[in-house]
Amino acid sequence: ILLPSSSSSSSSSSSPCARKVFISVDSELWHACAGPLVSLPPVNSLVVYWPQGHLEQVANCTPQAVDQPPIPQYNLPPQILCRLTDITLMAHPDTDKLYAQMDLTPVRESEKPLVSEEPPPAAKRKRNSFCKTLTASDTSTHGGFSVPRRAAEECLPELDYTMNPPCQELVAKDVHGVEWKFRHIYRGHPRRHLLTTGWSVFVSSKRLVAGDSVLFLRGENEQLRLGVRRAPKQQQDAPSMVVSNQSTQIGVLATAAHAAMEKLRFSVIYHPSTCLSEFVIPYHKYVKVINSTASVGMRFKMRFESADLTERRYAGTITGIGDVDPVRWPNSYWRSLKVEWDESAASERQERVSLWEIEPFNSAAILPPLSLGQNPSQKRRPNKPTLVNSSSVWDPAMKLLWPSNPPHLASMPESEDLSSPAPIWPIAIPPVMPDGAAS
Amino acid sequence: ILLPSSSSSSSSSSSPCARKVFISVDSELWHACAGPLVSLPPVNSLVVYWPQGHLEQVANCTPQAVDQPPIPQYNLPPQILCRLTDITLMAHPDTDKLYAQMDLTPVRESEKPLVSEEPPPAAKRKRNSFCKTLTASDTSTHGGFSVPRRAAEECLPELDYTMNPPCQELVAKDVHGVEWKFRHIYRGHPRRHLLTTGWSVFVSSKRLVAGDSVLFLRGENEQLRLGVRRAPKQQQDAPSMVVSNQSTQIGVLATAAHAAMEKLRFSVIYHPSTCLSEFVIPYHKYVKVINSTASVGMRFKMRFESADLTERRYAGTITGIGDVDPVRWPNSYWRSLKVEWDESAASERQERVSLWEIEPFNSAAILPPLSLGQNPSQKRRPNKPTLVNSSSVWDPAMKLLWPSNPPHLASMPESEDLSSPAPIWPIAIPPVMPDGAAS
DNA sequence: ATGTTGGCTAGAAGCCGACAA
DNA sequence: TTGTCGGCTTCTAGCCAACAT
Repeated sequence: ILLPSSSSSSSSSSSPCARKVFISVDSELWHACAGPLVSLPPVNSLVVYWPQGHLEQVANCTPQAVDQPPIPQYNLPPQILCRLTDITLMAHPDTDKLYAQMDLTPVRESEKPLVSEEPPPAAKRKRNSFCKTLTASDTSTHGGFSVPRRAAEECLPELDYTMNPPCQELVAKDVHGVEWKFRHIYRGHPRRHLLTTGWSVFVSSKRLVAGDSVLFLRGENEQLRLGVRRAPKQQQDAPSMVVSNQSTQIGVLATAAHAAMEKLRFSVIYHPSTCLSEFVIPYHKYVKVINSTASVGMRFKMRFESADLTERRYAGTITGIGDVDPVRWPNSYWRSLKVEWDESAASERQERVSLWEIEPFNSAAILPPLSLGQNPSQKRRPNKPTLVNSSSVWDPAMKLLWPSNPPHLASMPESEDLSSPAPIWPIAIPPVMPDGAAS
Repeated sequence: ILLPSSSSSSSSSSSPCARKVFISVDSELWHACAGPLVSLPPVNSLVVYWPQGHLEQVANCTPQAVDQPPIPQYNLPPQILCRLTDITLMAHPDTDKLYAQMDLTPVRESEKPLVSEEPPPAAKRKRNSFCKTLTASDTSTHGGFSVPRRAAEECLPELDYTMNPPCQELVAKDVHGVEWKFRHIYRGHPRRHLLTTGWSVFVSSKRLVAGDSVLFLRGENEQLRLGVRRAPKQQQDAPSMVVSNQSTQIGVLATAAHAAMEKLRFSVIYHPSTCLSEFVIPYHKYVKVINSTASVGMRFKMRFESADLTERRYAGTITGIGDVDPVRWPNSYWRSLKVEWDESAASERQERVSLWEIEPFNSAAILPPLSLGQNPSQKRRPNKPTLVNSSSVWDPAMKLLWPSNPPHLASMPESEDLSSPAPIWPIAIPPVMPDGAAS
């Protein structure tokens, strides 16, 4: 029987996984593990950075400490227009948790944005990966891993079925480049694909439990890679607490403020596994959505990741429009929509979303700048700013987004046709906004 | 044979070790694990906070990333006088790595410091703990843990030696309050104390390897506790990288600057395991040392932790005095002494130390304000500032330490007798200071 | 006094098909 | 098609004393 060593990997291969040094992770594997919803803007494109969203993520990655000293205050606009200078994909050395360092360079006013950098539609590749949620049997010490039939046939190297039983040794590299070896065998009645020897050390090394997922990815060069996705439940980070939470938060704001003022490059860390909203979004997405409209009562859909790790859409209704934090972040588009989800089991889903996260209910396109208003009380006057309540309330917002020239604020560049057809569409304030009754 | 269950612990006991919540750790155990050199100032005492040192520790806890964007700049003085409002002792939930959150409140100028708050000399307790570095046998799967004889007799509950063999079940709580059970037996020829059943799960749970240490601590109430000290070598943190390093560093500075300006409480995290210098030191220590003198050529001793986890002193000679970073932190006492160590195997030891870390060579007291100058070329004129080179260079330092009243700088309060006997002793600049040739 | 090793044993890890969902 | 289980085998974890340092 073929099967040279069939031992496990551990510290065998010559992978340059040095201590305390972060190596850039294979992009295809990173994105496969991150899931279909996570899409990073291309390098060198224009993006909008949302400090509020960054703070949300930091708070989520951090222990809710007993430590809430005074609130810092920085004169930051809600959003900063940047060029995405560079992206480094990374993974935590212990947990394989993914993240990305995004280098952002605030855009000078003189730098006019390219006309609506449209995203190149990525060609769909044929299926060359599979992701399976581990069962109790997969993770028990009693046996190995049951490979779904289609997955084995499409993603694993072909077996020599003349053997009895057919078996081979698989070698797959994880996100750090570490090699793992498995015995792949096709046996049993009825026949099935199994990974036996080597599987349990992988499970225990990665500390996988039932509910977690593994992902196999076959490259063009027949190189096999594999990744890990933890069950969303056990998202315990075991935060390392290098500095206090207060310092971390101040650091986020101060870094952005400093960078925006001096127009200097800065870096942010994005954790896709937090399942929170992305706080660096493509500029064209922002522009498109700013020029469109939304109103209370409007129906929409939004993409989510379902339990089987595929994409699905949930429907909801806009129930309010306004600032999340009117004091610290007035006139911000960040999570400006208050929504209600159709499904009653709508826990887990945010009750506030941002304009660019949603899609119109009739899935024509992603929020085209056509009239979408369906609420009769919010009749839209085309080509003119729709100021629902007092217009003076939203004047500062205008200034913030297209500032006259405040020295210490990041400036959004002027749109080419500020006075022509596509109007700046401000956020409509609903007549009644039950802010306190948020439950 | 007595031995009720002899099973391991894991998630058994009802310890309130909730997720993502940091519980304050038993102080005695924390300090025992931290080692004899780590001494935190008492709560409510005056302390001096050194942002430079804080940055050093942060850099040490953080991957040396490929990420060094532009340097931030804050107008911070090298030191900030604070009151130590509170201390919370903590431990990392996964690694048991110790740290302390220290809440600092910058002192207003109006708040005169109490006259030389002397530290109450802590009474030495009798030995009620032992710490053993694990051998290969201790950590192998082949057997248990060999308890040193004296340690067992002094720190473990007494065995009933009439039994054959004498044995009992030990229960010890770790730093998180989790209970671990061990079978303690006295057997073999010659007789010895061993921990058998339960030991290996502890080793694997804590991921201990040969070279790490365990520490047993017996309380007054016969309650047994145990802690873990990793070998200094494997100090890999697996940093969680919540935000970029740049943001972390900026956060440290911005937090301190903000707090100093507004006289608001802020928190810092201190990691004793970094083995770097403490960046929060008692004010009385600072005052004492500022009023003393030091000069190039002077001999001194300094406390270190030796391999067997006890305290020992190394001797060295001052070879230079001056700023570590003359550009960003001019006129700072932080690591202002450049030193050379006697032992040739002096790697690992810092080549720069601060005044308050060293002791005079003749161990009379801790740097009394007596004349200690031994270098004939640096003859000291008592009771007057010794300005070796151009005195104008050090004028700004004076202003920084005792500022006239800059609004955004933390101010050091005026010493009661600025013009009387005890002079402000400035750092002497050596004639030649080879800064580039640091190796 | 205590680290390491060989011997021995109990129990877990782990491979297999059967069977069911 | 694939999750779980009982049966069986192999191997390691783990207790012991002997021996060495």
